[in-house]
Amino acid sequence: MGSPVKRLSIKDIAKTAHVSNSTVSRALRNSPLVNRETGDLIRRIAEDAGYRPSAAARSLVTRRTHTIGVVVTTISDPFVADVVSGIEDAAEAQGFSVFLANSHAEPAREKRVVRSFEERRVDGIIVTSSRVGSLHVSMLSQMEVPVVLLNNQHDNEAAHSVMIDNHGGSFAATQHLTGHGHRRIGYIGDRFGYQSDSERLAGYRAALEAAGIEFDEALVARGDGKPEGAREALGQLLSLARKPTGIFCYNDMSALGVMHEAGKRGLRVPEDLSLVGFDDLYISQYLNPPLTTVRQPMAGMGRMATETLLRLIAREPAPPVVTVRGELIVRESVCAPRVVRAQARSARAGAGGARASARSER
Amino acid sequence: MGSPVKRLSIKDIAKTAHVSNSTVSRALRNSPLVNRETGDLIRRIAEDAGYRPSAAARSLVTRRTHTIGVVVTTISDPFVADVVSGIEDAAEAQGFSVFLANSHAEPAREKRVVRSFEERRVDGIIVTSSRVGSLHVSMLSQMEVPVVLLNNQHDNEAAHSVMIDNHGGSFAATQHLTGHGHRRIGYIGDRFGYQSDSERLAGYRAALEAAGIEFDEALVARGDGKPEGAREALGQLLSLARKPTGIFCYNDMSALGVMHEAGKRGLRVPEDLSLVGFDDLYISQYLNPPLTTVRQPMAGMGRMATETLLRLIAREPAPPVVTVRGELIVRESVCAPRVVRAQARSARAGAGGARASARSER
DNA sequence: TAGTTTAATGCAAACGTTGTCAAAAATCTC
DNA sequence: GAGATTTTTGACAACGTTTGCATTAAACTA
Repeated sequence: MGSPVKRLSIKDIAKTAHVSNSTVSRALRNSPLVNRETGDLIRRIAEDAGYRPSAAARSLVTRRTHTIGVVVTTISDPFVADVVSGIEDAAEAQGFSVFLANSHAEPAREKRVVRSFEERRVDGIIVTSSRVGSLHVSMLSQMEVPVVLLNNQHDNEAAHSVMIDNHGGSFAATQHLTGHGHRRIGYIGDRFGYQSDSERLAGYRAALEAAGIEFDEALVARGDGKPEGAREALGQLLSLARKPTGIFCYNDMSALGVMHEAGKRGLRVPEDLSLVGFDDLYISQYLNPPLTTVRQPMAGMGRMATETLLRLIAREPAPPVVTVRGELIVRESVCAPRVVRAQARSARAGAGGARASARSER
Repeated sequence: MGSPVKRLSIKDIAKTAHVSNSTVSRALRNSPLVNRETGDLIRRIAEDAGYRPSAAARSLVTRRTHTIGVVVTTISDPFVADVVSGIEDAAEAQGFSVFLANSHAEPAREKRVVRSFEERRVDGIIVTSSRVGSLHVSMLSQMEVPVVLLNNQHDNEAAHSVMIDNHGGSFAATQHLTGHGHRRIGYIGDRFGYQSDSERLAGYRAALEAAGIEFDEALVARGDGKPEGAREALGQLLSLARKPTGIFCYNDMSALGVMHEAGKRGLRVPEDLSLVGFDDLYISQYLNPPLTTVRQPMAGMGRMATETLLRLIAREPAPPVVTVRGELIVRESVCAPRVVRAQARSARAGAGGARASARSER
């Protein structure tokens, strides 16, 4: 009760310390220009009074807000959430605060968000996994603040960016499948034709080619990057005369949908259907079976994006595009296809017949 | 190229419109005090010039930043991410921007976050699922801005809050289990002794009692709210002489861990072990089997929290605590325990012998 | 037509900082 | 012990808005 209703200003501190505003200002930022003792006194007074300098007033004169704007399509996507977590950590560590805005991929909302960021004079902007193309780019380039794109879905020469190595990642994922003897491998992509989708598709095709497997258009189905779309896509793939024995999914969420649908149809993963995802979401390790997938260091990428951005803000040089390699995390959603297993079994039976019969004797 | 390096101020607009700053200021905020035509002209000029008023300058005089601070332990938690999504949507809709800060439950970090919010003069603060008790509360109550707590883990008379009805939700969840004939029901909670944990435990006990089942301390195990802790907790429960046939988990993440561990041990859900969770995360519907759980309307709760906060900011009355009821979402992770199924089968065999034999005849 | 409203505009003082410049005080030099 | 430095401080003008008050112009009244 009786809580001080009036915020203190620098003048209040100056008055009780019997010095001028300037001295207080300097003292609080530990300027060497102020006498040690006076400085200590001032700081003590300010601390005791619970004084907090006004960021607004400060940034009005310094023309820096120590603020970054982060635009995401939706924070409800676990991938995005992890990225944002990394961004916030890195920003906070350097004294920057982050404004978070969902665009929900709605142009109108995006426009409002950008306007808001402009009015708030953010020092820089990070855009994550934007689906919007020209809109963003043109609006963003109007602004005179640095922008960094994270896994953006459209080429953009203007802005700096950090991206996952889609091609390499999906190559490794697909190769993992071919390495287990799969020859009919499906790809469940994203129907919106994003850059990451086409790059992953390309990596898939390259791996197929490397294994001497001919690409079959019928084996690529389009989901929506979410479980629901992937379920439909799986249905499509399973209606084929020659069904795939393994599937590489655009992302883990799709793989989740596939697992679910496969279970519903009485298909067992990996015995009946091998599966590889992309992202390595936190939950992927806890699925039944644990999902083999390509890990994207999401928080790390968020941190990298922040670091480039902060560098740009400080007018230091920064790499225009940093590509991070995904890592194949082998778990239990892949095994050799049934035919291959059968062959192996009979081969073993032939070669090690004695052992086999010995065992069956007891 | 040739991008205007200098931000325009209201004066620039005033100059080209041949009016004073005041008139521009008024015109841009559609004040009725300015002549219609002049207003239109000014607005057109401002629009063409791409003028953006400085939020900092404005809030310096209005003493409102139209900004809210959101503190979460970590945005990587899907529950939290959904809540934040709701918060952001509701805030954006009213022209407020949100500062997001992870505390990672570290006192030092929390302290920095609160300080940052103070300096930025946020108009209000939302704290989600805070684990920290006295620290937050005392620091927050120092601030003269309104605070609303969402699913906070400690009682707090000072702040407004929106909470899930933990007792009712877990009562329903447990009752669902007893309704299927389960008598030995485990509870996997959270080892940190949060309020939500004890309330859910209480709901569980109440449902047990309502079903005439004696509470057995040995059947409550403590996880950590994450899959890993739940796996250990399950191990503990399964080492009991009289194992539970069903388990109610503190949250879906714990249920995920239990499902995973159960699978590893060759236990099938729900045939060998029924499972009910709490939260209804997005992924829960896609698990194998789809998880029966208590739904928390996470985004909705975020929106409610924002609405109360905005009301408080506007100095309008707001309910000090809004409790939202969880909804039991029945999916496929629960069935009758083996013994009950066996009884049912023999009962049916006895009562409907004719029908049964008739069917077996054909 | 003069007097009175009413409608539009402008002036200037905030808001709370920072930073330049000048002044004052303390400390060196020789 | 008087200049020359070096520290340390203070005054004051920004920064870009909003807003109370005064002023001017226009439109009514009687």
